[in-house]
Amino acid sequence: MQKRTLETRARLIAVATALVAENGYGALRTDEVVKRAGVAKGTFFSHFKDKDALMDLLIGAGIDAHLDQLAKAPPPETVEELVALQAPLLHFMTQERYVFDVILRLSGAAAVAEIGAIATTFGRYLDLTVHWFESGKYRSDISAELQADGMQAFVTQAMALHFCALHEDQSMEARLTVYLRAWLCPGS
Amino acid sequence: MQKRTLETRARLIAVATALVAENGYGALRTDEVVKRAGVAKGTFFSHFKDKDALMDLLIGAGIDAHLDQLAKAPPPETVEELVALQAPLLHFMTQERYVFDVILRLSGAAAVAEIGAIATTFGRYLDLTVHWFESGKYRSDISAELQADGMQAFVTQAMALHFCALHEDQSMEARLTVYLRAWLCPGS
DNA sequence: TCCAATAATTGACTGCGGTCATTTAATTGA
DNA sequence: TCAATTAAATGACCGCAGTCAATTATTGGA
Repeated sequence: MQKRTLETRARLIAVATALVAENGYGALRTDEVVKRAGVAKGTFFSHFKDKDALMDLLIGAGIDAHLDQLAKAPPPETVEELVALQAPLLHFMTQERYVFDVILRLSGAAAVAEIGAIATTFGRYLDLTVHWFESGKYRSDISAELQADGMQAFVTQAMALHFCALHEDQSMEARLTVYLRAWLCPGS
Repeated sequence: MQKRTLETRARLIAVATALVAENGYGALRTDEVVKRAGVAKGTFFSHFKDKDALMDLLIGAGIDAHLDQLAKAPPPETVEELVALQAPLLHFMTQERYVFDVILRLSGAAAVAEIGAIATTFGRYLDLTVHWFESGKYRSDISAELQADGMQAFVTQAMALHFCALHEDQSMEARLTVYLRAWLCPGS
């Protein structure tokens, strides 16, 4: 790999980041990226398999930054803390419908070989939350892994309903709190 | 609305249905639909807002047919029955990655005014399953609505992981069974 | 230093979804 | 029956992601 490659790639990412900051993720056009970066269309696609691959990087970095915060904090001891701690991440992932769609599409890699940034962050997310449940503060009848897995299902559901006109009565946090209480503290 | 309108619309849907039968949902091209139907490109888009709107109809009809089966069956009394009963629907929704993506995108309407076929079926699905839980065979500490809502979250999670290379060890049914046991029969 | 061999870049081109001013057909009222 | 009005259909055109044969830059060996 040549130095030139890294420079071009870095420029493409820098330009894309700037454009996202200006107009959001959904408004990003590859044409605009290559124009500002001063390269040809084809160059973009020799650096990124497709537009999703670039989005994977950009959004993945955003998720990772939020996970850094989660990793710093002490394990949440109540459902309320659990929700409050994750709220910034949820808001990041639902800032635009387009962002949420990309995340859903890329959070599970179709092939082991093509695990991208977002899929990696989801693995990290799971590891992190498994750790929270290993303390045994929540359910003891099922494994920490299953508790974490289930939480992810409810987080996804809460985010999806956020974009649903029929469910605008409740906030994402309120909905998630109800879900997690039922999931993590059954019978109480 | 003229008779001609209904005929054209019916022909477009018939052609699309046939093309899907031949090559699957993801391979459908609007150009091919209009060519076979003998109409112009613009005609297609005066009948359907976009390609998704046609897919909404076709896939929504498929889901509805499966729900008809669910509605006929007696309420499942165990988690195993619950999973077995829903299995055909899950396989329909995951027959193609493209189909699953469309369903995720359209299962929640962005505005009340634009509730489509798939969003409607999801409402029906929820009503149907709420009914199952109203018998009180599962959890009594939370409402039937919440039980149904949670099941939908786990069903979605199980389907999503079906497309994930890292989770190919388990079948969708097996994964869902584990989830639902933990969700519907905690502590046992 | 020069010459392959390889890596990176180019931009015209394609595929496909979606638009819109214009044309054609159906409907209604006099 | 014949305008006038409204509804439907048309197809050239656009936006934008993604491709690929041709070109240019880099590198490593003689």
